Amino acid sequence: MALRYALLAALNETPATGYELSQRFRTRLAHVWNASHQQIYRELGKLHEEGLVSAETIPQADKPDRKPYHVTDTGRTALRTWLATPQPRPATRDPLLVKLFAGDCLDGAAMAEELAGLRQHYRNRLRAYRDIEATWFKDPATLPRRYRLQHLALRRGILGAETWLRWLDEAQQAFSGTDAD
Amino acid sequence: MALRYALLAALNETPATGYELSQRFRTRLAHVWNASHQQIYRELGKLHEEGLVSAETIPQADKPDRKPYHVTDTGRTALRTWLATPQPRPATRDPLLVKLFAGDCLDGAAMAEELAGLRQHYRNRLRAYRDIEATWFKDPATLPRRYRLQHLALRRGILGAETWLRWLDEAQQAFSGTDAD
DNA sequence: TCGATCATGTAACAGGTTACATGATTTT
DNA sequence: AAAATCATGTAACCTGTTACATGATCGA
Repeated sequence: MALRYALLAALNETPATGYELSQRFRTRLAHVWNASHQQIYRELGKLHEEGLVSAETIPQADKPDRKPYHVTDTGRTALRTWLATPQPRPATRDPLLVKLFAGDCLDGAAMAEELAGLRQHYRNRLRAYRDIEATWFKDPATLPRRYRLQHLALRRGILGAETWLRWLDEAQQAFSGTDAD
Repeated sequence: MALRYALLAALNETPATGYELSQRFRTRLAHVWNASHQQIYRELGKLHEEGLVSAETIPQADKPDRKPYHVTDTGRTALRTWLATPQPRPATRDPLLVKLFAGDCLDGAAMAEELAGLRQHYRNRLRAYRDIEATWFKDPATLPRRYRLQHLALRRGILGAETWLRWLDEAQQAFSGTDAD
């Protein structure tokens, strides 16, 4: 359900083609919602059928046609309605934690390697987020509301990554050395 | 993919019926992996077909039959193989953060209420986790490996909930007062 | 010339949710 | 007497993933 509203929100910010949207999801929205281009095109099709977005096909000489979408009034209303409805928290589903429940079947050395990879992963994310924060949200208090809200989402990404790193400090200690006991 | 290994891990710990498994997923595994009873029965069926688990039906006088499953050797091997394979991080998909991206369409008062609910939610979780920690993992260093690993998963739940509460401190400030600007 | 990126899709499948079904036992 | 919990499922649907398809342009 939420994908369609993520699309509406993104298009409400700026009209865009499917391709441009899929880029935004990969970059600016990566810490918010993930979606592949296939999913995006499919959902855009449905939104179009239902009249929540509309599109003009702009033919281009010697280039494939552009097909930018924008939100209709109906779409904006639907978005507002959804926004006002409290959403349940997403379910927790983490394969890494499943592994920790496997107990004696778990090989310590393999797990130690995986945790090292994880640390790298979250270190990279954290650096990327902090870069964005430093360049775009320098002085949050003076920002217009829109950007303050986006900053809040970014903050969530930052705190999340920091917490994973702190957890890794605990976890790697448990897997360090000779995997004793 | 991971659900089947969560089931194998749970059954490897202790054999159980579908019903008992769905209870464990709701309680002890809630911070690790969520699964409904429908999903569990379906997956158990597949695992049985593929010979990774086996079951005896135990008829009971004046009660519905019990059908406890346990992991076979094939199952245990499959579990070990999966455990040794690094898993990609799950994609981020949070409707709450989507809302923050909707910018000017977002109603501040409604959001403030939702955030208040969230705070309650994570406060409850945190208390529950800490209770479990205090009663079952009093002295982690002396615990056998199995339980140290489960403790690590619980720690992840605790740190996660604490972080949400800290984020809420930042977020609620932004939505407090008269939703100005 | 080869691979990457631009640009838009279709099709099949796997995983997860919602709704429905049934019947006994225990608690309020 | 009604509601919750025990206990086991089926069916339809929605969402997300993987694989495939096509063709142009641009930089190494």
